[in-house]
Amino acid sequence: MPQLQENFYKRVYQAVEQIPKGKVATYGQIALLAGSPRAARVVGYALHVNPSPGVIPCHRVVNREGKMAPAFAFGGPDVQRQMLEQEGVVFSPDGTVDLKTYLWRP
DNA sequence: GGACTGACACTGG
DNA sequence: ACCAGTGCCAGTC
Repeated sequence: MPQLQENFYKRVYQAVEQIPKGKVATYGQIALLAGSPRAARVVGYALHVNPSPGVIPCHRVVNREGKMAPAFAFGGPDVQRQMLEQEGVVFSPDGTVDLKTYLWRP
């Protein structure tokens, strides 16, 4: 389909918005939904430029291990943990999300 | 149009 | 189990 990469960022945002409350998705998952299974980096960048912090739940996006990004930027990893727990996500003692239970599967 | 950058993913030591 | 290096893709200079 036309102009896929031009809408790639938008696709990423759309995919992230589709993540249901109480679930999380990995960058690779979002990249796959966006149309590029290897563009996990681009997904991260897309969220970095996050134009709508109140619409895009970037805190529901974690890396492949269920860990949060090392350079998380809306207050710190602690804030992200609180937000996810507030949505019903339980964190492991390691500070990671249990993908086995909370990974969003479209 | 070419090169550098970057919120990842995967493999090897 | 952890750290380092490499590869991929789209964006920006």
